[in-house]
Amino acid sequence: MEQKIEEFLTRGVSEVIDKDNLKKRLLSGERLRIKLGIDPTSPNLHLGRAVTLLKMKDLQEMGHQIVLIIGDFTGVIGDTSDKESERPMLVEDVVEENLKTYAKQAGKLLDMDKVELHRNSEWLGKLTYKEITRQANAFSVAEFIHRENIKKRLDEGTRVSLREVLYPLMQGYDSVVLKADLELGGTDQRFNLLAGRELQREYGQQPQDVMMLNLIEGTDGRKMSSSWGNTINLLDEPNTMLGKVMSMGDELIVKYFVHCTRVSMEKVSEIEKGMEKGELNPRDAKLELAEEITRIYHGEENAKEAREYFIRTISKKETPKEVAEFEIEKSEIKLAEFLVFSGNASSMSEARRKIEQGGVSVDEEKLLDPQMILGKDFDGKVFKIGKFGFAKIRFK
RNA sequence: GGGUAGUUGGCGGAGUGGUCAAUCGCAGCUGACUGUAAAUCAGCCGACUUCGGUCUUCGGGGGUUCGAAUCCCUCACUGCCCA
Repeated sequence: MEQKIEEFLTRGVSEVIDKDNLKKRLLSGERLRIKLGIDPTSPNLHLGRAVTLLKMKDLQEMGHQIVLIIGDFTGVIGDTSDKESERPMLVEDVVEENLKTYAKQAGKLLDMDKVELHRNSEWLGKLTYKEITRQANAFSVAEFIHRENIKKRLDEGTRVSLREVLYPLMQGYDSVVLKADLELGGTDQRFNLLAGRELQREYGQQPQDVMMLNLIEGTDGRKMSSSWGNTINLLDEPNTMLGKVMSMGDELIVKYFVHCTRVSMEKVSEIEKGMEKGELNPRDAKLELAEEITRIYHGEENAKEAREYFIRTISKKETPKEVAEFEIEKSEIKLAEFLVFSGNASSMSEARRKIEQGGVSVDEEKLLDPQMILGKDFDGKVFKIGKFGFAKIRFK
């Protein structure tokens, strides 16, 4: 048990405050209340969030109480950058919708029956100015503007709204209401997490411990973020999920093993050494990683299938067993039109480009003329389009 | 309240009367190569096209001009500085 806790306290962890206290409490057998806040602005949870969720899962398995907060209030207030936001009422609907999908996604890792679920509008919406002032008094302006990301923005001359300054108060007050013992979050959440401690003190509670987890890079090596479009989403289909993992740089393999799986640390360091010595092909390590990650969200069988699909179709460049069929109403169709029709090109221009660049082939033979007319003699043929597109044509 | 700068393609960011469908970087796409949907290299990267061209884009609207992302007016939004 002690060893397990030690791993829990270090694996993927950037910093714990206060570590000694947390360790003591975890060992004591006490049932802790673990808080995790989720911002409902985007409907998809990605693997970056899963780093934290996996930690929650560990805690849940150790018997602690998970308290999930949907930040619907903060969500409705909205992001300053989000100028075109719908009216609050509408946003509330969206939040409602997102909330459901969140529960579903979190359920892939957590036993939701045992999770306490809240929305922070339950209490934040009722706060009075008087109360907010009391909270705001717990912090100084200097503290705020010296936060790394705020300071950076101020230096760059980008706008920082007063509302943003209030954010940590809201998040911190959540901890007060829920009497959190431990809160988890990314390293970027440092200030907000610590605000919880500050406010709990202000309200006469024992301050929560705080665990900060490393942020992971997305498929392109930059920080994983919805706005970059480099995320691996928990709801991605098995083939997509496995493929996205395969498409990331080799240097992320170990980090992902550590943060996004629960493959034992011994095994992870074996893999790391194997790659360093050149005994283990990074491709194989990555494939194993990809399968493991896919397994977590889609189960053993789907993960295996996705792996096989990858090997067959991508590595060996074979045509997959099952190819989506597209039925043509007319007796013939232009090649470029077929690409658009089958969803393999978003416009005729793009279709032409793909064809002219040699991206389309049938029976190993490249088709280079976008104007080419496909007639009934192509009935049942499988087109390979680009790196991983396949489409079978059918005529009525 | 005063001053000042700005609003460009998915993002960042050039361009300041024609040669601008708009340099470049990122992301994306295609190909080559490869131990990988990694890396590297090359090309592409608004839409439509009978491949000759055509059409719609540079915050919104109006105007000047043979011609505007570039000049003028106006509206909207935003940054920064001073108070």
